[in-house]
Amino acid sequence: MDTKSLMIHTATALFQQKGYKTVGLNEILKACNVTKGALYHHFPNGKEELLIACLNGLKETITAEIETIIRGHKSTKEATQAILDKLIYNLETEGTITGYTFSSIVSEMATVSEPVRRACSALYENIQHIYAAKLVTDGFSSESASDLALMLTASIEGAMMLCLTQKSTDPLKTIAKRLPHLFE
Amino acid sequence: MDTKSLMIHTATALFQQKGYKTVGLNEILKACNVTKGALYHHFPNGKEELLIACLNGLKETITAEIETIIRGHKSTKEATQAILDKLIYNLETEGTITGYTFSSIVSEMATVSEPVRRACSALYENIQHIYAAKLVTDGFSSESASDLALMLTASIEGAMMLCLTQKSTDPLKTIAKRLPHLFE
DNA sequence: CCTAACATACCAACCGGTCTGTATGCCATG
DNA sequence: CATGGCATACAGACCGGTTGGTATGTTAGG
Repeated sequence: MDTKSLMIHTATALFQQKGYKTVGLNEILKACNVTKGALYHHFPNGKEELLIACLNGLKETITAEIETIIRGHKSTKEATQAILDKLIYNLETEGTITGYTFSSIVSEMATVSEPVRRACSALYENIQHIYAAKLVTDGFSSESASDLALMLTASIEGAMMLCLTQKSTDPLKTIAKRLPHLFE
Repeated sequence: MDTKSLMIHTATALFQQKGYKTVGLNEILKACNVTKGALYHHFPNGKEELLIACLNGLKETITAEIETIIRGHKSTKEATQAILDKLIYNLETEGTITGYTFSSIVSEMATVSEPVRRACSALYENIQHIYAAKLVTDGFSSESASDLALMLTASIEGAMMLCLTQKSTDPLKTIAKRLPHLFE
């Protein structure tokens, strides 16, 4: 992998796990064996530019993954279960957040940096758009489809946060039990 | 107000708005016109001890507020609407998070500090317990009551995060439209 | 030989935390 | 009732370490 992608890849993981401020440049640099010169060569505006690059990268990844899962199931209901299963699996094996969530970044940066806020917003919008599209093919009106899509993202993201505090995957499992009722 | 309470009060607001790492001790100190000596007199273990004091204070406040709202409405359905209304009102008037949410702290600290994680966990547990109790009086079984309580906290917390990224109260409003369906 | 891609030494600013100093109030004793 | 002693509640200078960021040097490929 080229240096730039390597940096984005490593930084993304660290940011998701520990948040933006908590992770120092030196920590990122050491983790991927790259020097400061290289970082500032590829990201002249430093740490925040790297973060935005991470968020954009995340957008590609998440969009792709969710889309393939969704395409592989006949209705949003089944697809949601599959997505939650994957989230739970990731959390149980890796022990940290790896997947479709980046709450740590949102909550500490949204009020502080406008460019970062916009990048996060675009990401969420994307996810909701995918859900909404599938819900429309399920037969929902476009209005209730986008409402439900928001409801989905919100509860998943919230459950993720509860999992973090409880050090358990139970919240996601509970959500998995209750979300299907939304589609009836 | 005495110095200690003043510090907790000020720090709570700052932590909720900007997160833990983002807010420096000097910023807090300046905001409430208190010196470092005073801080380390009341909180010998420094910043993290202050944060935990904030979370415990938040627990009292949130518990009390939610409980009075819940007591003032006949079912969980109505109470939830009232709570969301208040959340929306706060967000619109203050422009920042003030209320029942502390996602910023959770997501950046849960994986880093065990005492902080426990404090956050206790807080969420408390909230869910209040919801669940009301749901039981509504006629739900204790199992589905606690499931629904989790669902409530998760989706509200998630919607809050979406509000933050969108700089809008729409996500909370959408949630308000959809949550009632859960109770049927 | 020139430019992209680094490497490395360095920097000021800031961080959380500690240190010593001091004003003030209480309280027991002579 | 004055006084010494001691604890509480600060104030503010100071500290080492780390932060993000920069400036300059080196190297390899076209």
